[in-house]
Amino acid sequence: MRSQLARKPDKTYHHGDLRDALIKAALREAEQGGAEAISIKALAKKLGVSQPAPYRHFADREALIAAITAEAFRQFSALLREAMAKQSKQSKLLRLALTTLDFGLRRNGIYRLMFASRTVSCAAKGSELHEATRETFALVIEALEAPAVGYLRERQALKIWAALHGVVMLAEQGLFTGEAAHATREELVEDFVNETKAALTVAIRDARRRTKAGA
Amino acid sequence: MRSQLARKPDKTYHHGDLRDALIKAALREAEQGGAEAISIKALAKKLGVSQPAPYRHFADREALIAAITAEAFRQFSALLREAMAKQSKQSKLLRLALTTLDFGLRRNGIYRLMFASRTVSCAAKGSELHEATRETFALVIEALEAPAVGYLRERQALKIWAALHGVVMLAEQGLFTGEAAHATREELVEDFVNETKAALTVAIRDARRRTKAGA
DNA sequence: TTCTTAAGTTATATCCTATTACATTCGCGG
DNA sequence: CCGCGAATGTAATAGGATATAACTTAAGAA
Repeated sequence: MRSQLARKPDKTYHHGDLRDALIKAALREAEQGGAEAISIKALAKKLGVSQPAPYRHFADREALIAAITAEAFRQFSALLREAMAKQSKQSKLLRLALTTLDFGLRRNGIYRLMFASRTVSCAAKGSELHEATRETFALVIEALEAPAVGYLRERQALKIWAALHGVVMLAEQGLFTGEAAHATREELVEDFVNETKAALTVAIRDARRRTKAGA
Repeated sequence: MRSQLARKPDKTYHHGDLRDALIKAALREAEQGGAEAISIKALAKKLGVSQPAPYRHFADREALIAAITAEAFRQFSALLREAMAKQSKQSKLLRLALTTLDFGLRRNGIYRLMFASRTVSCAAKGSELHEATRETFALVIEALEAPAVGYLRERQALKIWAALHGVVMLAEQGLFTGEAAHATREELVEDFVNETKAALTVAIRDARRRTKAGA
């Protein structure tokens, strides 16, 4: 009944690493069904501990959800970093974009937890979650591979980031399937990426021109 | 205790219009907290009926949520139509865009129900909900005020629609607040709208040129 | 008027969260 | 090596939510 990976033989009173096991198991549950799919009781049973045991590690259900959301952000960030580090003909930005799309669709339950839940929008200003969203956004800025000229980068990062999330959302709604599929998800993502690059190039050139003229 | 708008004096055994009252009340509950904020039991109490009474009108909680989501789509569509019909200096597309942004932020719980929930992404192909998303999308195409040339309109509609949803999402995440607010939500929306118009104009002109050349 | 049926009620089963009080193990200082 | 405190787990239980079953009331048609 106990986790196959449990450190102790089998009949230990203490689980060994219940907190971590809970997060992993809860993430698996949330993968498809989102937060609603997470049941403390069911998780405890699956991990072979008594039903109230999880409460030793998380104050309540919300706390567990917050923890797995934070973990999800770590995994997502790692994926993005990996994609950006990889050598490829594609630009960093495109790799980041396609990775985001893939993550958003393949792990949609978790994706919703991260980007479309009350948990994250209600996160306090300095909280772990709030910081995680900022860090992820910093990766987007990095992927632009553009110099900092005013807030041009930040603005373009906001735009491409918004567009990507929107594509995931519409894809999940089924607006790209059936007879109404007038474009693929990947096509739109590439469009947005190309427009972002073009806009950045133009904007930065103009900004420099103005600076020179003013000097 | 009963609804102030109940048809019958006060002590009627039958509520009069429980189904409708449930939908209205549930929508109010979901306004902020989304689907999780909806409790059949609490609604029944608030409307002055017994706890199982709602089950006469909805098979289960999911059915009630589906019903209020459909109602939300109707309200949203009405808002969009109203905004588009209104005389204004702004373009139809911009009015639709700003109305969407406003709705997405002010009624975010309902917005999530409509665009970021499992309920809608799991809706069957011919279901009321699925149709509602299509109808709403048709309004976006209409707002473009562009002739049908191939699938150019549809493609641009997908792009602006995705972008708008993304802006709502990021706004809700707090990416436009605090010291990191390098652009306002409305600015980005206007940007996207202008880019859409420009792209449409160019694409349609080019398509016609090609047609002429081919003829 | 009666009879059918829609709509509401009470009672109850089941599931889940969460708390309280108690038990076991780990690890560390003496 | 012992023993003690902190961490971690268990059993028992309260409370709230969904959902079903069996019974009751009211409204409208035959």
